[in-house]
Amino acid sequence: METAPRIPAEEADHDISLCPFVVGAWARLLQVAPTLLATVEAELKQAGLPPTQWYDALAALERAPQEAMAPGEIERHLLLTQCTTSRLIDRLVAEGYALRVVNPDDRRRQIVHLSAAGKTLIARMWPVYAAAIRRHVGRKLAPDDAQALIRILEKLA
Amino acid sequence: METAPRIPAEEADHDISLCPFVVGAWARLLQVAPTLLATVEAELKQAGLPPTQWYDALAALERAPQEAMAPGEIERHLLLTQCTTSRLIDRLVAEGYALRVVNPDDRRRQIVHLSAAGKTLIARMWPVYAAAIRRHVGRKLAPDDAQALIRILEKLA
DNA sequence: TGACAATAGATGCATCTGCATATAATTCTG
DNA sequence: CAGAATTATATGCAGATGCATCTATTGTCA
Repeated sequence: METAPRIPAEEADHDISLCPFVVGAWARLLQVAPTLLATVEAELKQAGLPPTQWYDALAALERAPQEAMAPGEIERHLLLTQCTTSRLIDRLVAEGYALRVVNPDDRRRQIVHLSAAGKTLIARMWPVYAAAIRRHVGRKLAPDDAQALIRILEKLA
Repeated sequence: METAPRIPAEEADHDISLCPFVVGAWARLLQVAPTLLATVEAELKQAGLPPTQWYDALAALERAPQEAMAPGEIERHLLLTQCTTSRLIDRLVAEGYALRVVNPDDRRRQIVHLSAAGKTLIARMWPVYAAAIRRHVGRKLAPDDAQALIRILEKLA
């Protein structure tokens, strides 16, 4: 989480073009993002709510047509691996927040539907989640900063 | 990893002050940082090298006085939890990259020393690590962007 | 001094992840 | 149409993490 040591001697040999700002940006990015996430996750847990990943998945379902998506779509949408997605869906289904339905036309395929309980959960999570984002991001950034951050991060994506 | 849905109806009720840029910045941050990290980790693994965390820990040791630190210092330095740090040190010691020495004056305390093999590993990892950072960060950002990113991330820290 | 608090670190357990592979269903091909 | 290739999803296993707790050692204070 700290990376970017005071540039060691060998750096000059191998990476003349790696300027300190780049290393610094890398180090900060990898320090700040997980720290913020952990803070927000802790606030959700504190409120007796599941992790942000559950929210992300359920919210993606909510705004999909029919409030349903194929596992593969969820995977691409949340940028998860296939096996992580499969098991995330397992947990959502086990808790009753989503339903798996096998596509009768192609029985390899499934459609994951948001359940009523899932909609309720989203509604319960969002206020807590949003408050945490506001507290830990919104309050610390000027509006221009937030825009600039988005612009720069999009270059990195 | 996607977060920040198209703002659901209930948002207005609970979080009037949470502007879309803030939510967008949060979402991008949590999308981009892990993706970049995974990419860089993959390049290290590809080169037969251990994860960035090992580099971070060993590099921290390298520039500490005597090339040694207490576990608690490493923990604070890398922003890890106590148990994560303990087991990270286990692995480094098991591979011979570091040594645990019990402090004779207070046998609860240890000092973790960088070994010669550890120094070698740092030197082997840095070129690969730096090249990956340059490729995935340096090349994508204008110099001003990198500075701006640092400045904004520091506000969030 | 002797019991209790505090500190540094380790560890058992449950959970989560990735990797590789397995399973099941469908499509392609000769 | 049989057999191979492809696609969608699941799963066994190993490794890493957090949480809570445990052990060992030292400090405190009556």
